[in-house]
Amino acid sequence: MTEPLQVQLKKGALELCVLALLSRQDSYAYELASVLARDVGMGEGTIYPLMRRLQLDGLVKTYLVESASGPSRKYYKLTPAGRSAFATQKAEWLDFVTSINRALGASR
Amino acid sequence: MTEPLQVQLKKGALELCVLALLSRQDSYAYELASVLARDVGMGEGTIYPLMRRLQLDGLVKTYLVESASGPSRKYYKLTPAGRSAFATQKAEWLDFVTSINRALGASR
DNA sequence: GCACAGTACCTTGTTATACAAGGTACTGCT
DNA sequence: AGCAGTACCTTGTATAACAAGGTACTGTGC
Repeated sequence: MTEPLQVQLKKGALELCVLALLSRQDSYAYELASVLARDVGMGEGTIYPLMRRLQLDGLVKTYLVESASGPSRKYYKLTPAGRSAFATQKAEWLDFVTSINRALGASR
Repeated sequence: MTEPLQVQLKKGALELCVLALLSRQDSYAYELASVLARDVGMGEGTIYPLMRRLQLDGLVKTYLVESASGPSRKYYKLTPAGRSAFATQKAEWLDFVTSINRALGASR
């Protein structure tokens, strides 16, 4: 059970994290979920609706890769629109954090 | 009309901002709304449900002050629980920002 | 061959917060 | 009297995170 405040804070930020991870390397949902569960405490079931949204928004495209074991994996790759969205959202995130920190009276 | 991403990012963060402002000085809702509209782009109508929540949660208490002009103003003051919540939420915010920035591969 | 754990995928209803529309009411100015 | 600014407030909508519940495959141990 994650903290109520953490759940709210993550809204909007998880998409940015996914775009960041995919900007470095293509990945499949389960792997993304594991990384984000570890790094930012995201619930593992959260990834599938999120990836579906990104796909519907045209920010990612998918392809299948045979797995050494188990079923084939559904990989995600950023589209040009996805790369653009990543740049835009990153700038908005940095602006946002700066605004909130200033409101908190913190200079970090 | 504020950006969709900005709306999501603000979830959870506005309460923290209010607690921060009130930790410095008591204030009334309209004034808080003006400050937060300017500093973090919060919609002005957002403040009243937010202050109501804080009051119901026991984080603030209210008192009326005569205005030099116009109706009397409803001032808000942090309770001990409010001060505690502020400290806790600030720590959680800083942790959160650090986690997200690390996931973004940013070192700020 | 069966049971189990791990991997990998997915949908859906619930929850909580920001928004903004719509509203009341007072004062000072024109 | 009308208007703008100040100051208050409620409520329904929109959105994203959650997590419960589910399917299915492989490898391992018994």
